Amino acid sequence: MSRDDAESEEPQGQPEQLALIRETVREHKARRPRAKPRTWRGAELAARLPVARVLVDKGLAHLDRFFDYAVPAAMDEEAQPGVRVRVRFGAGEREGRREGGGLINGFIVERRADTDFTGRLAPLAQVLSPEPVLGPELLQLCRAVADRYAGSLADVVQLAVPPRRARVEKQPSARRPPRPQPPAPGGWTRYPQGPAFLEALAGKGAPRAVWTALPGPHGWADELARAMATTLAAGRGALAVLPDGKSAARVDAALTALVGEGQHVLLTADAGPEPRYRRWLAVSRGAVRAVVGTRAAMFAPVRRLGLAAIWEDGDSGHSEERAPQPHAREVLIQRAVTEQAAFLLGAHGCTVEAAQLVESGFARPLAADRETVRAVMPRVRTAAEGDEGRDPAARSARLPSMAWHTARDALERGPVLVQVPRRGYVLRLVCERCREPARCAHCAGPLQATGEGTALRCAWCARETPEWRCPMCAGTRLRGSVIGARRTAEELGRAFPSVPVRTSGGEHILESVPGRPALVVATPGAEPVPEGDGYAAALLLDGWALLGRPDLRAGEEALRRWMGAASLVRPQGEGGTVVLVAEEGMRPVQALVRWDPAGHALRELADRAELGFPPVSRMAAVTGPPDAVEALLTSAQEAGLPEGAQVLGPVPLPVVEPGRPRRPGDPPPGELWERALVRVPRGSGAPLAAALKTALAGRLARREGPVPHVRVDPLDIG
DNA sequence: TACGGCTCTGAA
DNA sequence: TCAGAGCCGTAG
Repeated sequence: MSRDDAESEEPQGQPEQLALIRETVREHKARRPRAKPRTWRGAELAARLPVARVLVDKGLAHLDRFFDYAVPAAMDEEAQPGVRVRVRFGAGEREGRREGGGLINGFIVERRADTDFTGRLAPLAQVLSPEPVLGPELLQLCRAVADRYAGSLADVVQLAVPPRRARVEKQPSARRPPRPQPPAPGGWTRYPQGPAFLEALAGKGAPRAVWTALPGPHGWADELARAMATTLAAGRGALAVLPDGKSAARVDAALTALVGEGQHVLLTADAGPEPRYRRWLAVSRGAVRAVVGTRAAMFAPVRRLGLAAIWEDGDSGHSEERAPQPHAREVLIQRAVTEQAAFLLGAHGCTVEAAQLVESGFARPLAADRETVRAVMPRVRTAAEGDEGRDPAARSARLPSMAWHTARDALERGPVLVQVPRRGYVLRLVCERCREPARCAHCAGPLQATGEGTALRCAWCARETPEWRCPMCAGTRLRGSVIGARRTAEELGRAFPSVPVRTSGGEHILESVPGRPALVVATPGAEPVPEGDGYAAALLLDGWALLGRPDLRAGEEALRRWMGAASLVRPQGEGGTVVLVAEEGMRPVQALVRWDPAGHALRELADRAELGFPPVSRMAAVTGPPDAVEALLTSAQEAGLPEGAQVLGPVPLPVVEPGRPRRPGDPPPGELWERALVRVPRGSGAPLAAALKTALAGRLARREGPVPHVRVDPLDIG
C-alpha cells in the first residue's frame, strides 16, 4: 500500500472532525512547550548574597565569561554554587524596555553581595536541581583545560558534567564504605622503585612516575589496581583512565578483587546514561572515592584525589573528539599538579611525551632492571620481508620461512598471534636507500608527492622541493609503496590446515581466546587477551605498513603496537617467541629486539628537539576556508603571538574520503579548506592558546563569516 | 537560545 | 498597502 492510499484511508463521513482534532493537537503542541516560566520581575530578592554569578551553557568564544543574575528570595536556599539553573539569555535592554531572550541552561558558580554590571539584573528563571554538580575544584579544572586548549569553559564543562537524569538525582547514594586495608605490593616488587612508589602513596605523598610495565598479559591491570587500592587505604581518592572499555573493565575487576564492591565505580560510555549518571553522582557526592574509566572519566570529581593514573597514553582513545579536544594525559597532569596528587603513567611502550615528563624532571622512571625484563620478555627475532626461502608451505602463506617455522613449532604448545596491517594506510616518502623520511629543508615538515612528475611539496608549509637529496646518505630516489594484497586468515589456514583460525579486528573484536593451540589473526590494537600464560608465539607481519605511515609518530606508534602484541606472549624461558617482519636496522625494530621502549622514546625526543617538533615545541592547527584561516592568523598576530612563534602554511587540506565520519576540524563535504600550523617554543603554550582564543572571540563577535577550527596539539601532523 | 526588529516578498 | 516569512543581532 502506498502512502497516498494510507492518507485517503480516513473513515468516511467524519473528515471534519478529524481535521478539527488534528488542528487542536497542532495548536496544543505549538503552545505547550512555550509555556513561559514565571517572570520574577519585581519579586522579592534574597536577603543575603542576592547576586548569582552564572556560567551559561554556550560554548561561544566571545561569550566565555560569567553573567550575573538576581536571586529571587524563593530560590535563595537552592541557588547554591554548582547547581544547574535556567536563565533568560539574549535580547538586551533597549530604551528602558527589556523583554524576550531565550531560556538557557547554566551553572551558578558563585553567590555574591554585588555585581559589577551596571544595568539591571535579570532574575534567575529556575533552579533545575539543588544538586551541586559543578564544584569549585571541577570548575577550576575546566577553566585550566579550556585555557590550555584555546577552548571555552562551557565546552569543557559539557565534557566534564554529564547530562542530568532527574530520576537518578532523587535517589540517595550509598554510604561510603570504610577504608580498605592496604594491599600487598604484588607485582610491584618486580620494579626496584615499585615498593617505594606504593609507600609514597600510602604516606599521602604525591610521587610522579612514568611506569614501563613489564610484558605479560595480566600483570599490569593488577598492579594498577594495587596502586589505586593503596591510595584508597591511605584515605585518599584514586582515578585511572584507560583507553577503552575493555581495559577499563579489567582494572575494575582487579580492583574489586582487592577492595571489594562499593569503593569504586566504572565510568565508561557503554554503561548507558542512567547508570552512568548514578555512578558519577556517587563520585560527586563523595560516596565513592575511586574511579576507573575511559577518557570522559578524566574529569570525574573524585574527592581528595591522591592518585591520577593513565594507562597506554599513546592510544588514540585518550584524545577527546569533542571541542576543545583535550587529551587525558594532559588533563591528568593538570589535576595531579593542582590537586597535589600522585601521577602514574603506565604502558608497555613509551611515548615521546612520557619520555619528556621524565627528561624535564616532572616524573621519575619506574622500570624493572634489565635482568628482570629479559626473564619475562619473549625471544624477539626479525625476518626480512620476502625471505620465504624454499619452503613451499611458507611460500604459500607468503610468510618468511623463519616465521613459518616459529609458528609451526609454537602451535604445538599454545595459541599463536598473527598481527596483520589494517587496510588504508597512506605511506610516507622515505629514502629508498636508507629509509630516512623525506623532509622539507625549510621547516622539516614531511614531503609529499604532488602526483605527476617529481615535484615534492611540504605538507606543512607548501614549499616545493624540486630536487630532493637524502641528507643522510645523499640518495636521490624515494620509496613510497602502496599496500598490496594482504596475507589473509585463509592463506594462513591453508598453511596450517589442522589448526583453528580465529580473527579479531574491525567490527569483530575478540576479547580473549583460550590457551589452546590456534592461529589468532588480529589487526593492531584488536589482539585478544590469551587465557592462561600467554601466546606461545606472535608473528608481527605489519612492520613496513606501520613504519611507513606519514605521521610523526609512525615509529613510536609501530613500536607501541608491537609491544602491545609481544606483551601477550610467554617469556622466552617458556618458549615464547616473537617474529617481527621488518628491516632489521630500523630504530623501532631495534627497540623491540632489545625491549627498550624508554630508550627509543628518548632518542625520538632528541630528534624532535632538533627538528622543533612537539612535544618539544607546542603546536596548534588552524583549519577552515582559506580567507577565514588567514584572517584568524592575522588577528592572532595582533592579539600577540608569543616570542618565537612560527606560522607554517597554510596548505590545502585533503578532502575527507566519503564514508569516514566527519570529525571536528574536517572540511564539510565539497568545501576546500586549508590548514596552517602555528609553532611556538616549549613553555609558550599558554600565550599561544590565549592569542588564538582572543582571535576566535573577535571573529565571532564581529561576525566576520566562517570561524576556523583551532586545535591545540593536533594529532595528525605529519 | 529565542526573542524583537528588520528586510524582503507577494498578493490584493 | 499590508501580512507573513525569514534572517540578524543580541546576551546580566
